[in-house]
Amino acid sequence: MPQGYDPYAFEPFAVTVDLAVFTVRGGRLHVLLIRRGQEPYAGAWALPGGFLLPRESAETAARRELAEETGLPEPVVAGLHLEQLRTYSEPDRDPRMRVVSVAYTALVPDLPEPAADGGGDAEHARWVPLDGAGDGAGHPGSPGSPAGPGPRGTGPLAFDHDRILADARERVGARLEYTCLATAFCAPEFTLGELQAVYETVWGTALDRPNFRRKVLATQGFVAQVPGAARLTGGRGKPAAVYRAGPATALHPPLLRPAAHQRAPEGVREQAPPPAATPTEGRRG
Amino acid sequence: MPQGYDPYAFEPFAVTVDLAVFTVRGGRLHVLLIRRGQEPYAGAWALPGGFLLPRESAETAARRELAEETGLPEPVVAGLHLEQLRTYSEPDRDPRMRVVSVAYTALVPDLPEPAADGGGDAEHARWVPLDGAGDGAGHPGSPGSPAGPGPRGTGPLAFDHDRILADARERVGARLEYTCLATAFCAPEFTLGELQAVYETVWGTALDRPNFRRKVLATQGFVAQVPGAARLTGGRGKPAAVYRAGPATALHPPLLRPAAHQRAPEGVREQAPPPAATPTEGRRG
DNA sequence: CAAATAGTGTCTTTCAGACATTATTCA
DNA sequence: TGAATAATGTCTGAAAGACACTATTTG
Repeated sequence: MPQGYDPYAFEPFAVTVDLAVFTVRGGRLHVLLIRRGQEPYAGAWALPGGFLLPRESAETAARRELAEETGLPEPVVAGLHLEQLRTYSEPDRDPRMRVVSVAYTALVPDLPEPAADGGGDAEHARWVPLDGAGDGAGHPGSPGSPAGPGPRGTGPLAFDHDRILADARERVGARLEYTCLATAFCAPEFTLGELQAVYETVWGTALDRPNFRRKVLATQGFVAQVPGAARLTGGRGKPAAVYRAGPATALHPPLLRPAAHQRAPEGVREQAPPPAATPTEGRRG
Repeated sequence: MPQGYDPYAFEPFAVTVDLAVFTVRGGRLHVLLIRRGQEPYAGAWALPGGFLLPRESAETAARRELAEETGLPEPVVAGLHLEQLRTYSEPDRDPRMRVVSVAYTALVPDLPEPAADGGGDAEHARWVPLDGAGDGAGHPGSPGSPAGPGPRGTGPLAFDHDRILADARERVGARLEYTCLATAFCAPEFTLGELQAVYETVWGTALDRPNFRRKVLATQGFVAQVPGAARLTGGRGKPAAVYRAGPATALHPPLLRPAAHQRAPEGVREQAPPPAATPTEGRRG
């Protein structure tokens, strides 16, 4: 806080927001990335973000950026889960000037495809899958990536975004343990199997279905069943009951990850087979 | 992140750090505050803090401020627990100009008295007790304070510091559940009774001693006994064994607060109405 | 001795993990 | 029918809460 100093005696800072936007899609955790068109880091992938406008708070700016990058209508974006992660302020994190960035984490359901994908501009947002490892335990169904830091096949991200992404990912995993916000990854109506898949995907571990059910249903206000509704999930099998997110926000007691979770000091990856050095998922070029 | 904009086309921001420094003293949680000497908020109490120097990260600045305000020697400050809380960036949080502040939480043992207390300058740091309430349950041994927001008898803090302090306090309580850092409130050597008192003071609830012991000792690496050492704590009674903090940082499984604790996940503000009292506590003017 | 504090033992309830079993749908 | 998925029930062991009891010190 200013207290007797002349603020203008100090170097001015640029203040930005960076967004780590996650979704669960096809049994993999994805993050929204943009391709940089200019130096520095031209051609590299980066987290979406941008400057604060003169009378904007960081949260307002983050939500504005989120709307721009996802192409979703304003009211939808207003309901998305957005949470401040932390602020990155190392002096040389941007080679051009002093930039302090407030990072946010957003959790969104599996959207069709970001609107930016259709455009042809240099900076368009794309969902990029993250490798299954990265949170300690091995993934049940999907192989990891041989790539170094960052998502599959993107190479290192621009600036310190690999670090931000790693922090965000760790945070998301931890938040699932103590809060109800796994539902933020789901559509408004979802089945317990889908909710369980969110946990399994983010944590990279398989969960026992009966026990998961028991735990979720025992937590008051976590989910509320939609009466009469049922959905056939895998083409076969018994249709699943449909639920909506309840009013609760915290999980008491928490739903802890199975294995004792040792925060790995970055760079812990697992073997695996995936080819593809460049992201091939979206249909545009 | 800057990506194709001209940074100088945007308004410059001032960037500061604010510190919520806590200690446990005499069965009460205390926070380090300074008295403001100038407008705005002249005469009001505020969290210590200051501007980032041109080539300083926020963490470096926070540690520098911490050293300045506590008057502790550099190597001691280097070992103190310091953790980023979050960033506050509302456009009008400082009436003079646009100031974005990165808030930090620090936990320190019961130091003799901040060096700044001896000085006669307008801004000197003081330990101010917080009222027993504020985290839900009632305090066991100490009476609550009639004051509204903020610490006892200080009146509302300057700027948005009441909000920052409330967020910091909530964070500290939560961190005790999932991490080992209750030891940060203790001297290098401490007894389990002292460690338990930290939990009881921060949470405002009484804990069962045998169960607390069992839990702490069962957590690998939380504490390590100092062989042969013993300390008489209350003038009477059996001398207590002496422990040091162990290498562990996380608590698996967590040590949860007894009462169901309603947590609001970030972004939920509660700004309370200020009852306006003038600071009457300390001995200085 | 009583008072005060530290430390141990044990009982009971609750809850998480494991897993067997039934139910419902499609091919 | 069998495969696939959802849902229920049950057993067991670990951990939490409650609390009785022992140990060691001062006055």
